[in-house]
Amino acid sequence: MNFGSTSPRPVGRPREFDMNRALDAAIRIFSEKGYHGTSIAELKAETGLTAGSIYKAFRDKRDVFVAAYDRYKQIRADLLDQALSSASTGREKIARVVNSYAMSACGETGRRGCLAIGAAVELVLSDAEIADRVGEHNRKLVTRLEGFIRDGHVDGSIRKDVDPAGTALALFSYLQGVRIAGKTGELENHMLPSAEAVLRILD
Amino acid sequence: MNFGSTSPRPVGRPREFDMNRALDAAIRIFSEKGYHGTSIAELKAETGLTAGSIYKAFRDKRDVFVAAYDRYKQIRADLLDQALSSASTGREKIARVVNSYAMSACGETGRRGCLAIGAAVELVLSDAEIADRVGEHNRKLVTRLEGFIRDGHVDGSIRKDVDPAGTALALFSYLQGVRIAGKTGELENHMLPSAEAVLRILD
DNA sequence: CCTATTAGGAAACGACCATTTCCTAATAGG
DNA sequence: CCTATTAGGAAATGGTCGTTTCCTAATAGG
Repeated sequence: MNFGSTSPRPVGRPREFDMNRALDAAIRIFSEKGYHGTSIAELKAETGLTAGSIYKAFRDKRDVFVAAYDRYKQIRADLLDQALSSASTGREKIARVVNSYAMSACGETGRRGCLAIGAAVELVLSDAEIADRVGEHNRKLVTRLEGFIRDGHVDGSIRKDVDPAGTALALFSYLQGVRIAGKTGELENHMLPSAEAVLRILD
Repeated sequence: MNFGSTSPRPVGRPREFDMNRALDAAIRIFSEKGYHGTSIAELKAETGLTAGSIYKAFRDKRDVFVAAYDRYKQIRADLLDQALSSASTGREKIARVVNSYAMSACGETGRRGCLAIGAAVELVLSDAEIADRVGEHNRKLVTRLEGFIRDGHVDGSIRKDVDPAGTALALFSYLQGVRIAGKTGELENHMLPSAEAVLRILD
């Protein structure tokens, strides 16, 4: 028995590939092609794995997607926390979030798009578990934005008559939408001005 | 020869199904399942057509999608024009657009999602022609919003220091994003307040 | 060194995919 | 009434899909 020790060594032949690298590859290909648009063959090509390795590590294609999705959310959350680290007022926090998303909507990252949005668009109606995941993450972000607004109410950086719930969802919608705007790239020059503009919501 | 007459009768056996009804069905199934997630079998079931009829009327699955997309855009444009018909000031026009999208993000329509957003997310990177279509439509809407802002500058309903380009893209992003928020349905109660809130951009 | 266990990898598998074929039905023109 | 033309529809087609099988390789424990 393993009495609480943190599994000092796994049994059997050790895994040769780096799981996070593989998931990063999966994030890339799923983001670009979508879930249904990505074949196992493409997954093999992008990750460098063989079917054997993939199906030893994951139950099925959906399981690969869920793992990639979870890692994606974690990476994005880390990025957001980093952007937020030096913000003090509620208004500043929201400005950081908004600018972070607007910048993610530019360049290659913008063109590739957001894996979470792809999951929402493609899978929410057909996969209840993924729908729960997406819904929970959305709710969390909205709640966080709402908290920042209330912070602003307290620290005086946001007017008291700004409705937290409605404004939080408005900001959330902007964040999602700017990633869609970034898919085509044509509007790229106006991304940062749009981030500037949307902050007027708080005035 | 047909000297400019508006094709008084087509040659051969007449089509038995209603093209617009069929495209409405295609819009439904493509919106729900996405392009790659929808099989011809599902298309047959939803439209009531057989493979023969489909492939007589369309070159391939992609061609069905493009036709459905075009009809979808036209339907949505009509709906928007209707919402705009009784608006006078620039601010009012924007309010109508924003509310129209927020309402579309609710209920079954909201859950089903926007076909244009689905196309953007799923196909823009892999299909240049669809990318052009989506990009052009996006640009058109942004330009229209920008025009409404300038209208507001003229009629006094929108402050002159509201930047038309940046604000137009911010509003456009909100419109797209609110449709994504509508996919999960949990945030439905706050859709209309969010529309109210985003209009603060214009103050 | 032997056994148990897990990973890597090529080939094979059945299922389903988009599309085509081939036949029949319905219309118009002559 | 015959021919040309197009639509409807069932069945068949080849290809690709996700997944499994089966074998070998690498590790740990005894």
